[in-house]
Amino acid sequence: MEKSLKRMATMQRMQVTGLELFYKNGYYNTSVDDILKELSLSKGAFYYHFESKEDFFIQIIQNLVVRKVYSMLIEPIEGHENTLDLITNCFENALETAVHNELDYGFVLSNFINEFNGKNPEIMKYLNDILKIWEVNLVSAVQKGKFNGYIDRHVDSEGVALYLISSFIGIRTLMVETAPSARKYRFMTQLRQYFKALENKEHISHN
Amino acid sequence: MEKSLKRMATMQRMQVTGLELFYKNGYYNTSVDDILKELSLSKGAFYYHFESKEDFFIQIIQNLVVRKVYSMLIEPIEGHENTLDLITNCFENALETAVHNELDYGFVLSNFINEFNGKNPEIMKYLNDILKIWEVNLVSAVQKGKFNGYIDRHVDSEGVALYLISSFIGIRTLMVETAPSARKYRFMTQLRQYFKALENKEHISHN
DNA sequence: CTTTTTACCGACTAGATGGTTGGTAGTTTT
DNA sequence: AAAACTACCAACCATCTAGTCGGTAAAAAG
Repeated sequence: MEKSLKRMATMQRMQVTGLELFYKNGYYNTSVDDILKELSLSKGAFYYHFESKEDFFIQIIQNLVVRKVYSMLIEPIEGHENTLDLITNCFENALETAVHNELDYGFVLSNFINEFNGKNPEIMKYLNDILKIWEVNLVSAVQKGKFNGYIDRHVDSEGVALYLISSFIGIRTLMVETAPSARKYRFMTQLRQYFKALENKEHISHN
Repeated sequence: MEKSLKRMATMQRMQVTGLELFYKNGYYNTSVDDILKELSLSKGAFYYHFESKEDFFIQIIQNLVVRKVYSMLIEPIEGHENTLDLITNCFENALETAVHNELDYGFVLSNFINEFNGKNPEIMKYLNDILKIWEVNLVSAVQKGKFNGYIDRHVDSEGVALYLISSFIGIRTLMVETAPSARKYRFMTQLRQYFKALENKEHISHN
């Protein structure tokens, strides 16, 4: 609560614009000057508020990306309904924002992971943390599904979580340039096919 | 056949080293000088053989990447055995080379796609072409599987191909930094689960 | 043997980039 | 009202990068 309103407002503006440009052009292809030009601010302002470009980026991850991943990918699957339905809807919504070219934070995450993978361990640490949070929450969702009788007890929860994240990361990559809407539809259909293989066949449906 | 042996040998050396470095550090994070230092060659040599860095990269894609994608991801699924088994083995092998940190060309491809996606249309054209070839061949493999009675006739071949490529791209991203061997195993198990949902249940097995 | 071509050298240029620094207008504190 | 601090400016620096260019040794062609 120590930081003045003005300070926080400026930092927020910088981070929002920074994320937009980093996402659109990549971290290494976006210069600090690009961001400042967009905001009509100067170099001095930037280095007054942030230590370095890298520090700036890490703060963006922690302030913007983490929270959005929570609200878009984690909270939606925490209910007590059928886990597979929850995940289906969650993916459906996330991919739908992607179709409309909005910031889909699941992809923001995997996009940056791709850019820094094996290249910048410092930043990867933060990105892997978020990924881990997503993974852990998917695992417990699947376990809950098994406990509640929606999912076959023999499925490997960790495996399912990994497979889901993999396919999500992949489809988002493929949706960037070519036929996003059609690909989303095809993807969702196959996801449902996959889920059929995980269902508990003895479960008494209430439909 | 006009080009001299010396010329071709040097160009080949440059391309092999170039691909290695581009793959390891990314295209934009690898300078022409980096490649030349590795080969103890000079700027003059580089621009004598290639028009530009971009031209150089495109030649790498067409000479090295395309061929490897064919031999690693397309030819292995062209047999007449059970399509789902062929794909399973193909993915298994591709991911195994990945575990040993060798150049896995499926990932080389998706790695570059990630780097240029929405940023360099000229290069993306070439990358999307290769992706398309892979996709088309997966589609016909699935169709063959339906025709031969291994795969349920109601499955959407294009959807399956897309889902397979998505999950492959995704798992390769996730295998770069964390527990590649364990993740490969988990992934393959889930892939088999998915394939169970595609199998033709009326097919008379010969096992 | 002379001329031309091939394959390569390495100094140089122009532009970009991350980061530094001395300065200053406006606000807050004393 | 003086002192101190906040938020920002803009010129500057060192470094890196793609690409250029004049030159040259060795091989091939004439």
